[in-house]
Amino acid sequence: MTGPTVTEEVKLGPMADSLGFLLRLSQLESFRDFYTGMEDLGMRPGEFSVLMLIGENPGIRQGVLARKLMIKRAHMTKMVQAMEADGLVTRTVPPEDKRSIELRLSEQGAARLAHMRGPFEEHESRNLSRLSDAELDTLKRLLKTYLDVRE
Amino acid sequence: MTGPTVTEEVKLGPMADSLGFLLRLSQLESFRDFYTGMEDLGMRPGEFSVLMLIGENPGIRQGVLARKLMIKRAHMTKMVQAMEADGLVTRTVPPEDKRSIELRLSEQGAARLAHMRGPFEEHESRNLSRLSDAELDTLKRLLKTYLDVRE
DNA sequence: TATTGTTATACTCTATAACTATA
DNA sequence: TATAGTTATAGAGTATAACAATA
Repeated sequence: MTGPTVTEEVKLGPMADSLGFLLRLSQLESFRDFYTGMEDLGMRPGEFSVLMLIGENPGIRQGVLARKLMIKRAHMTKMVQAMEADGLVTRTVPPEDKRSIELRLSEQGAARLAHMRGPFEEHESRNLSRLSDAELDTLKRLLKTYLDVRE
Repeated sequence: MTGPTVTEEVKLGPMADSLGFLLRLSQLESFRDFYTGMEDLGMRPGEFSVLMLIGENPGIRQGVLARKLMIKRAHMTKMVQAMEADGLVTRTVPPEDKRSIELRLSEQGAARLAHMRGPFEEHESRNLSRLSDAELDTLKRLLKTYLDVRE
């Protein structure tokens, strides 16, 4: 009975220095953390971020949200329609530009989000990584610079 | 003619400090860079990394590769079968463990990879970001620590 | 003419489970 | 019993293009 091979050494070669490669694996790892910490919330990271951003930006238009989250407009339509069907968000056409749609949290959506906020903050502050808290701060700062996100 | 709204300010709120959120957006951004720099290679980041790792680890087993790249085994089967059909990789069953499959680059696969290596290195060294080269190095180092990847 | 959101289509990827053959 | 890979299925996400309403 030898169990699974212990030496699962995989040489990464040039990939070990590829930013995209490292970001991809890190993102998958962090999403795994997300599910571990917030498993019973019944919401995936993408949906959660959409709901959070609507909460932070009442009246935000669909297209703006889609661009910010790098989600295709067509896909955003489906997501948001599903959220409306679930009673989490409202969609209103503003008179200034009847092509667009403004998004807001419904009372129910706000309540749902409030309920998730605690576990989320906990999840975020629980540093399960091999990084020190200082390193984690540096990492976030560098990512924000990379993304041109200002505080 | 007012063009698109200039003030597309979106408040990120707590999401701006979420590692997972920052990693997700950064990863999407970096993949966009990948496509910009290597558009005519006819290969996506995931496929490219699979081919690279097979090149770096001749005889690597499918499952090991799948675990390392955090790709589901079922999906890896399809990817690798497609690559075999394209004549890029060979799949052989080793006598020591007839359940497993060893992956190697075919001559054609090696040639294809050699052909992509130049553009890839160029793409990687071309720093289009707002990060200095030193910051980029730090970012990669921190991501490697996060992933427990050693040089 | 250009933009916003919508619909439709095709494809990729994920998640899961059942299956086979081997160990 | 457990593991490696396969197959099948359902659902999520992506990419693209065409469309209506509006600007």
